[in-house]
Formats: sequence, structure tokens, C-alpha cells
Amino acid sequence: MHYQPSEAELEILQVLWEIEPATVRSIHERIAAAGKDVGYTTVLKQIQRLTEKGALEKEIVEGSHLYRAVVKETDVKQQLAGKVMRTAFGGSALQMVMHALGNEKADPEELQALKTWLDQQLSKK
Amino acid sequence: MHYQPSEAELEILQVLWEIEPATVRSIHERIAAAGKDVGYTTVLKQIQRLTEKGALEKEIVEGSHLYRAVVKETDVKQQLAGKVMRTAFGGSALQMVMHALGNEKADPEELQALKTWLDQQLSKK
DNA sequence: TTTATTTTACGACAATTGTCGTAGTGATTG
DNA sequence: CAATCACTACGACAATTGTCGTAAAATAAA
Repeated sequence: MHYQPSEAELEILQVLWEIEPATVRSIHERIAAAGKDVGYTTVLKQIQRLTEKGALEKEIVEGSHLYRAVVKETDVKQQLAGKVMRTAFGGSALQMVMHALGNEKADPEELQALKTWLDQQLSKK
Repeated sequence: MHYQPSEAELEILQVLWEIEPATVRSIHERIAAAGKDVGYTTVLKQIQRLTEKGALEKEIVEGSHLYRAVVKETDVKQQLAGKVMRTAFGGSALQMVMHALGNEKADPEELQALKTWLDQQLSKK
């Protein structure tokens, strides 16, 4: 289940991962609410393409066309992060993080959280 | 200078960032050597497109067509990492790193380096 | 200076992406 | 039942990407 979604596809997947089975309308609303101004049919088309590719599954219940993600959130995200880390940062998580945090405006809370996770990671052998 | 290269384009940029001005041939060789089996004209075409877009600059010296990157390595990489962090991980570096390291096979040396950088980052406030 | 050899320039193609318009289907309501 | 509204299905388009083939130009070799 390793699927590499495009940007627009990822947006749709994110919605699905949040609200399990969803209708095209609700997905479209979410995306529109998030500021992305795109037509209903555009979203519908992307959803249909994702379904064709097997990334989504459709189920018709009482007339409602419901969709749910087949690809796992963790898998897809691991793919994405891993790929960037490999292709752009030679496999170095450090390089990737340093660039992501743009050397300055690093949110201290984020850094602290990262550190906590890291310490835990290091200690648990 | 914020350019979002495609994958193939990134490969070319990486070479250029390593060996300043380079000929198409040398770039092609590097890429081929790295296992990516692609034709000479394919690489040339990508280079020409990058040049058209202003990401590269060409200079003809003594008959040799030399290219050099105009876009800065740091900028491009910051763009890449930042975008993924934002679009896929809600802006959380922690989430991104956790997924990138796939929860297991985390190379201890990498982790240590990350921690060192992090501590430094946290202390220097 | 012809003929090769090497490179560069152009243009072509198929696949993918992001976006819609429009037609068709169904359910809703006078 | 017929006019209406809400959705879905289908197909179209332009832009981008990844790849080449072939022609044209420039260098090097005979």
C-alpha cells in the first residue's frame, strides 16, 4: 500500500483520514473551508481518479456515495517524508529538519517536542 | 529565487551544486553513474528547460557550453522540506521526522547528530 | 577540405495533474 | 406525474514531466 499522492490528492486523503467515510460534498466543503477555492466537480474528479487507482474505496449506502481511504495515513506519510529525505537530503533527517526549520523562526515548542521524542528514542536503545 | 524543481530536475541541480560549472556530458555521466539510466538528450532537454525557467545559467567558454545553478541550494531545499512539512505534516517538524525515520531503522548516529543540533538550537535561545 | 564524431537544438509523445463544462441520473416537491 | 434540484459520470483541455529521435552545427580526424 505505498501510494504517492499528488498535492491535490493528498488534500483529499487528509480529509478522509480525519472523517472516515465521507461524501464528495463534505470533502469539497472541507477543502473550500481551508481556503482552497476549487470547484465541486474538480474534487469529484480527483476522488474518482483516486478510487480508480485503488487509493480510495466507494460504498453506496442508502443512495449516498461514501468514500473512505484505503491507503494508510502512516504509510503514505512515511513514503512522502522518506522520499524527500532520500532524494533531496541524501537520507539525512538532520539535514531535512535543519532546512525545514529554515534556520531561524524555529518554534521552541516544536523543538522541545522533537527533543523529547529524540531522547526517548535514544534511551530506548 | 524560490524554485520548485521536479524530481529529474533536482537530480541535475544536485550535480551542479557539487561541481560548479559543468557540461551536459559531465552531468549526464554523474547521473548515469548514480544508477539512473537515462539518455543524454533527456538530460540535455531537462537542462535546457531549467535554463529557460531561469534556474540555470549558460555560458559558452572556448566552445564549451557550461552550465551553473542560479537557484541556491539552501533556498531550494528549504522550499522542498518546508512544503512537505506544511502540506503533509501540518507544519510539524516532529511529525515529519518521525515518519521519515519510519519508527524503526533509525540510524543512531543520525539521531545523535540531530540531538546535538537540537540542544544547540535550544540553548542558544 | 571532406568525412567522422560529438554536441546541441527542435520538436514530438505519452502520462500525469489540475480544472472544468455539460450531460445524465435520481431523488424532491408541487 | 412533471418540473426542479442535487449529484455523479464523462470527457475535454492546457500545462507539466519524463523520454527520445532526428536534424543541424561545430569539432576533430583523415
